[in-house]
Amino acid sequence: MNSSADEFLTPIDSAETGAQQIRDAIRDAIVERRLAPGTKLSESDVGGLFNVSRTLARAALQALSYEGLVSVEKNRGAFVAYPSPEEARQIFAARRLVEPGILKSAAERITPVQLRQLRHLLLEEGRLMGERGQSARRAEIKASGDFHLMVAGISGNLIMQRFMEELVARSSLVIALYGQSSASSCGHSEHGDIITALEQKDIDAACGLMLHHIAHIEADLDLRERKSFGLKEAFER
Amino acid sequence: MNSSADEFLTPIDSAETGAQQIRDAIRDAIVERRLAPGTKLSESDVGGLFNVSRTLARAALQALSYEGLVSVEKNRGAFVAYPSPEEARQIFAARRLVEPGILKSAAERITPVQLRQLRHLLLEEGRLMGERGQSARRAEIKASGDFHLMVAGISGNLIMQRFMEELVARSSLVIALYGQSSASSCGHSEHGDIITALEQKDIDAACGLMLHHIAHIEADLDLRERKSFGLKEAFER
DNA sequence: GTGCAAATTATTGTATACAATTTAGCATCG
DNA sequence: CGATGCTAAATTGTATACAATAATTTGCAC
Repeated sequence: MNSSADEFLTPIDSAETGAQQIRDAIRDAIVERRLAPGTKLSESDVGGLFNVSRTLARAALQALSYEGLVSVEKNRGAFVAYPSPEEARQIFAARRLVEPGILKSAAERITPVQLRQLRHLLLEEGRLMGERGQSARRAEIKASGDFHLMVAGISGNLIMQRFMEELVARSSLVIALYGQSSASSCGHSEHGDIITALEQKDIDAACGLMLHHIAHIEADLDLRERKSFGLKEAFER
Repeated sequence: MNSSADEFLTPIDSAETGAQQIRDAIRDAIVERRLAPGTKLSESDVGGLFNVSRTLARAALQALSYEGLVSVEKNRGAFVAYPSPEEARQIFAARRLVEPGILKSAAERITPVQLRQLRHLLLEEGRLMGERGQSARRAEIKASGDFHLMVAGISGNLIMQRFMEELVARSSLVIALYGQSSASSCGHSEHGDIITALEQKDIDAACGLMLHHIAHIEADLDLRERKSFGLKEAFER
């Protein structure tokens, strides 16, 4: 059909189906803490909010449930995931398990350009740390996760990258729930240390720093059981 | 209240929602090679096959796409995943990356009862290896995967367990596509060696054996490009 | 006969309608 | 006054109908 060579420069595969857009929007809202854990996500409400039918809303919620960000209960509805302390520990155990290996793969393939991109991300992260306010803190959490995601991307393994996306998103949820200090997501200097180790091709040091970094984040959590979920003060929309 | 199991030919009476049952059925069919990679899974056909509407069929296919067993292409349809050689390598790279860590966690928690269960599974696996025929070979592949899944289950980390389920399923697809000898899925003795190492609490040895085992499986693959069916898809990309 | 192009067909994308299940409120009874 | 059973509202589960998009076929011109 399109025998013209002008077409392939515009691979608009980002024309994703509606459900995927809604899924991304809700995921961002969850990760950025605009949606509190435990919030009920009624299909009708979601659909109405995005001006689509329940069909798409349902598909989006279903997708999010596969990522562990939403828990759907049969005949009961969908809720923003409310990870238990045990679940939180497992999420970070998973990260300790996979991130050193991912970092090792990344270190073996990283290019100078990618190192510069990492530095750039770090700079952005630092800038956000300087600012104050809710939105800055949210962006800070996001930037902190993006560092790990970029490392996963550099590793070149799409499967691990996807898995890390899930882990980082769920980590944000955990941090939102159990994080104590606003510094919980930072580890800013630790990110920098890891980059430095990468620049020096010191893979073992980088992996050690990564492990320490993850442990540091987890140590800043208060993983006591919270049983009284406060009513939806989350509806401050 | 659930004594209504008299629907003819429709055992759709379990706790799971219909879409989940269909998803499981198709997944089993894929993993057991009853559905060849690249097979088109039309929503109407799937729905008709299970006597449900397209809605449920679509949900099941969507779910399988999140597991990487089915690839749905916008406005084109769903197909049994046809992993490329590169994808296959990434799958096994991921397994090499995570399985030692999972095994380590499992070794630290394993109980005598669980060790016996592993031995039992091994026995079953060996019995299937002795038999001949397609169905035996299929069951053998499945049993081989079940060993790894049981280890993941023993590790106690639900997230890693879920991830391993995905990796094992996709591995079966890869083996079905690129496996050369019927021994590709075996590694039967290697499973036994790993169990022995576990019994002796020799974690490092067990991890080493696991790495070797995975490498062995991968080495038995013939990861050359196959463009046999790729009429449409060859032109697409 | 070959190549392009428009119409046709088939399949997916989305919305709406109906059924089943759960939750809540209320009335009744102990 | 409290507990219990029933009715009603709301929400999810599923099916069907319609719209949009891609594949196929057919027809026409060269």
